[in-house]
Amino acid sequence: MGFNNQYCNCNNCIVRSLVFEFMNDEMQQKVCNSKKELSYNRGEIIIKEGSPIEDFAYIKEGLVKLHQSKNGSRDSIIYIAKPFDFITVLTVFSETKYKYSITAIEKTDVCFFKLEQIRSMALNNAAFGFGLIRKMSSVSDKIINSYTEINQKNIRGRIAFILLMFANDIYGKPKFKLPILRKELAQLIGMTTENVIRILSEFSKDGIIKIRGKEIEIIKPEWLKTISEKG
Amino acid sequence: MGFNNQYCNCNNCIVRSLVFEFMNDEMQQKVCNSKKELSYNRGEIIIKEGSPIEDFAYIKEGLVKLHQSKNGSRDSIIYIAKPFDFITVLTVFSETKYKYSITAIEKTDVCFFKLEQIRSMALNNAAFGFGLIRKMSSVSDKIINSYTEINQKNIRGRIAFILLMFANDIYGKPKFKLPILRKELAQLIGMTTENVIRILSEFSKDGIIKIRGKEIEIIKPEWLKTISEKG
DNA sequence: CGCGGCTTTGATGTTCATCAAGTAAAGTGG
DNA sequence: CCACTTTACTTGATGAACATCAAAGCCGCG
Repeated sequence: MGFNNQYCNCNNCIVRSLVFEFMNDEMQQKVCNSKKELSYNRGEIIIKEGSPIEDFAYIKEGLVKLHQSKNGSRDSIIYIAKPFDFITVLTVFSETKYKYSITAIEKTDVCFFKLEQIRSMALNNAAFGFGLIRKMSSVSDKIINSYTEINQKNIRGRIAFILLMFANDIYGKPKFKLPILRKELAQLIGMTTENVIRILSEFSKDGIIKIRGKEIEIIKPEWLKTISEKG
Repeated sequence: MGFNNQYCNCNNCIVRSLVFEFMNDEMQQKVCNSKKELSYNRGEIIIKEGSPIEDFAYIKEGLVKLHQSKNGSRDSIIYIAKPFDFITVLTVFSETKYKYSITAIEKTDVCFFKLEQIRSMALNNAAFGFGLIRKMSSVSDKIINSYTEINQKNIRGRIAFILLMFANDIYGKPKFKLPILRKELAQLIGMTTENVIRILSEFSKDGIIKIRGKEIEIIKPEWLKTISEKG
């Protein structure tokens, strides 16, 4: 977990337009000075379920998973979050403890702001607050949608859906390196590892996808789309 | 669907403190004059999936279901919303068309505000906007939590969970009249009607609950709790 | 090389959906 | 109010989908 807080560089931050869209210079300066920027490797926990909410976290770069462990037993993944997602947006204003863990699944840079500061800014600057509202709306929408979509499908449909999600929404190309284990895929779609593998091999045998380890290439996206919708 | 917009009576509204907490008198007057209050009976559709989002709806009294019909085929229920839930809070600022339908499951009074007005108020009054943020946070939190909870359980666990939800969260007492059909219960927990009935009879035979038609009484809440958690 | 985590395949079992059929309850029109 | 229809509820029998268990191959890493 690298530390990287040399000097206030929010002016050059690529996510500036999103986070700071509605901030005046003075606010920006203040926030920038108190922010903390950390870098995580795959598997490192960014936020732990049950810990108190004190920060407002924002993914600058990388990929994380929102997950929950049910009575210490099996883990289930709720969502894969990309840059520009406010990952703590959900619980942050309604609860005092995190209900989900957030763990990096690739090298990820996260920017932490003091929650109190964001809070007071929202209270003092309506435009900024409204920006937050829109973001929150959009993030919870995405989570609820992906969750409900996945849930109404059978295992084939679920896997087709997830493969398309990685190709279209996350990587924007048909060939990509799957950033998660088969086991995590299983946790994401609520099935067992074995069955995830079985269906992947099946898709591969049918020429719908090509697999080499974590490399996945979608050969027939239309087929996957059909399977995802019919499933 | 009754109409009930005689004069501006928001001052006496029981939900006033929640919706109008951060509004000044002038704003309140303006909003109050343009609001629409409607009454729905069981089964009446309040908001239809796919229709444009123009209003901001608030449940004053009653009970509604958020549901989605997947390619015209089977319907699935996402959430049961109580008074004080901002039912349109989720999609309202991120999308232009509703992704869910909202239907009354008991006699329900809903207050509609013009979305544009709420929007401009949020932009002009930071305290009001912040109130919205908190509400939104809390509603999406509840939905995501109930959804993830249900999903990690087997059928017995799901039914135990839902029965406890009705008893504790919705009615606040162990004996209540189930406001939904067996079929809707099934749609809510993602199972078939037949199996919902089977498990309910089973619980009844085991003396955990008593059933007479829609009347349900929870006899052994601790058992249900255990089943819900272990399931 | 050899160890441990990840992946893969096969055999078996359980859970739940589907199909079928019948009973109860709730509307509906005369 | 009663015959009639429709919708909701219930139970049983069967089958399909998926989980579990077991075992072996793979692959990166000390």
